[in-house]
Amino acid sequence: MIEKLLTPYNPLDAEDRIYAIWKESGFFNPDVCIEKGVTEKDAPYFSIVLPPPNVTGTLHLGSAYMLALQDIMTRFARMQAKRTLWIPGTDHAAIATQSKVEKQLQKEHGKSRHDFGREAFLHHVGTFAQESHDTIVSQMMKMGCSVDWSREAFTLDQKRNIAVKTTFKQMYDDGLIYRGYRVVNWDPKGQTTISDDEVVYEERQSVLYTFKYSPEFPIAISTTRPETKVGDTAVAVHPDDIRYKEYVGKTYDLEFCGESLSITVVADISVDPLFGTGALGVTPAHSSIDWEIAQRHNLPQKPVINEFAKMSVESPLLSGKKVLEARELVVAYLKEHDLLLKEEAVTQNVSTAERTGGIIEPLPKLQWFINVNKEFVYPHENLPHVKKGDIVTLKKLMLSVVEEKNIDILPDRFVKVYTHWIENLRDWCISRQIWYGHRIPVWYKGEEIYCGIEAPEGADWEQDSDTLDTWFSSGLWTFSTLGWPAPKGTLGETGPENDLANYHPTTILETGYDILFPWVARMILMSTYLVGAIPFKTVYLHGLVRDNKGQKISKSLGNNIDPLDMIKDYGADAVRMALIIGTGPGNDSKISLDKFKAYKHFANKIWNIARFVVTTAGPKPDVKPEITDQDYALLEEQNELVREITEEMDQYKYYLAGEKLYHYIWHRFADVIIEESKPILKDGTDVEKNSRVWTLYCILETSLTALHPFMPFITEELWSILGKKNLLMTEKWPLLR
RNA sequence: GCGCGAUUAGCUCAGUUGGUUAGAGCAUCUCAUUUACACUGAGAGGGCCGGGGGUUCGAGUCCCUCAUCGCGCACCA
Repeated sequence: MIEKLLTPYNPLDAEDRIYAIWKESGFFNPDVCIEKGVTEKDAPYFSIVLPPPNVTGTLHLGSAYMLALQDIMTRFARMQAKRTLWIPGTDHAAIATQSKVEKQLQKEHGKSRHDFGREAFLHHVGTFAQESHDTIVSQMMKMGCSVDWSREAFTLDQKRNIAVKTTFKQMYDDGLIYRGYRVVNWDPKGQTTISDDEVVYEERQSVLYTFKYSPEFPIAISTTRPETKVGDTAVAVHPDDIRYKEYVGKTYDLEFCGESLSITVVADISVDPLFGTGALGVTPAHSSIDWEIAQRHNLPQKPVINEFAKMSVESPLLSGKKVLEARELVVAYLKEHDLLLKEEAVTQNVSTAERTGGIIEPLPKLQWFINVNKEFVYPHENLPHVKKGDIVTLKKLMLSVVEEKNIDILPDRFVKVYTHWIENLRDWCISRQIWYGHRIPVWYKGEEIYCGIEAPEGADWEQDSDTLDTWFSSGLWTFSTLGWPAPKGTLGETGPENDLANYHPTTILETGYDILFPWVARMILMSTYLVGAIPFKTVYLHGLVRDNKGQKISKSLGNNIDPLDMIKDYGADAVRMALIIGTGPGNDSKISLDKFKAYKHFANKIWNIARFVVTTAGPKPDVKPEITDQDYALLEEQNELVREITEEMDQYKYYLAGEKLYHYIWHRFADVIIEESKPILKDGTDVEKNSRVWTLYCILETSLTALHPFMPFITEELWSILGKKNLLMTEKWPLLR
């Protein structure tokens, strides 16, 4: 064993071997810990779900950072003798995965998903997802993640499918899910609707045209999208605008670009009289604002753009033309007929689809929605600030648990961001016209509709062909992974079937601030509604990992760093430290090779400290010798350090705790304590020598223990070299010994 | 338009509730060293804590204001 110390530390050799030992031990599973007497059955629990990585490929540095943070939390809890559960899993990521596979198939076979058909296409996606999954799992192992693999979940597996269908049915029965015809965000490229928070705004240069529909029409309007104006059914003005008062209520029949339009002038307070001409051409079918105006004034809708972003009008001028082409044609028409009054350059936010980059086309469609404003009677008893029988809405539930501080968000400035977002929340469009995902559990037969977990009895029922937004299933993650909807619910009994009783609410959710809305908010919605509990007590939001220039890491920028390459060059422990240190919650961080290098040196330092203690100081005495005052002081000093870092870790300040340990081990233990030990070991009295040898071992062991959550591999390796029989991963945290 | 964050040494960042002389790592420079470890040690230089104003016995820290950068939301006729 000791011979190993004489050669430099080789992370490549040690890490895989050690991970296999951990996994083999079963201690990632809290049931095994209880069974083998490592953890008390009634110990407090610590539970955390892994934000399931998308099965769209491989993990990046940001994921590695997330894994490192969560593993630190988990290992720290396990060493504090808590019943510790970290649940791993992956996310099917509906649109993201499907569009990736579609691209691949198009490239390799020149075929679209429709050429393959639903079943064959899904088979291809399944294969791709499985490969990505396997890669991700192996990356997690390389990082040292102490997750309970026996409880691994997938957002699209059988159990999660039951959870999804159960949820859908319950919300449907409660009237919280409804089917409605309205303007939605349509992605022509992905051929599906998307929700409001899957829309990304891009600033672009555009032209604002001011014109009249026809010479006889009295009011000029402004728009950046002249091609949609063939779908206008009204012009809206502010009720107090004296310029237009005389026209309000009148209807004009006119010809515009070869289309017959019937335009009614209406007064609506949503119109800003100072913008443009103060008159707004209302296009109910292609703008959600206009749709609402049309609802208020009972105006007809006239769709003029189809799902392929082409004009669907009769007019020979525009029929079948792409919207951009049609725009130019309409502008030419306006010029030709002397109707164009003004052209101004403006910067404008263009809506694009997050996953495909397609320009969003607002279209009226029949879709499924979750009603966030509908009042219902709250059926659960366990929320502290919402009582059974209270009238609530999903929005109110989402707001109250955060406002009442049942859930803490770190850093707390995100509380404001969260509240603001919820307050502006509109109904959540959950249906997608893609194939990869949970199919909507609704069947149709003529006018009849059936919603259920299983298909209805009898012939001629046809299932809705749409699938659900990926966040619908992710929203259930904290409890769908713990046995819901069929938990036994026996508190204190071990085994996965009792997980919901034993491990929910989860202790902490650790994720990126960029998915506060799509994910964290949805989990709060689903958990408070379905389980009657908060999904987690604390939300720790981490920032983005950027390159050393502060740029976002992405494949297109070519600055992508593969965590596996870093692990190969520097070791997983060094990668973890480099990602963790200097990175507080909510702040983006910059990473450079120098940082990885620095912590590789640190690993080497620890290795050599152990070599010095074992070889130069000699073996640890079997019996504790008399300890000198000087050495007591050293031990007490280290104790104080451990107390400090424990407190910091309790406050989630891992970046501080890690740095302090680093500093202590290198610049105190190695540079000072070991240096001053040399003359003592050489020329000291027997009492001094024995005391110092014992003390060096104590300091080393405590250092390894405290450092274990941060650098699990090298500390475990040294622990075994020191001849310890147990695994360091289940050793008690220094303060508990 | 509304809101949030950042601004501290050449670089990356700490700096808890206001409290001695503002810290760390990396980088730079000097010196040491057949050393547990060159993946080393000792030391040095380097800061108007973004600008201005205020509160206070005392401000990097609290308040106001401006500037630059970044982000979120809304608008997007």
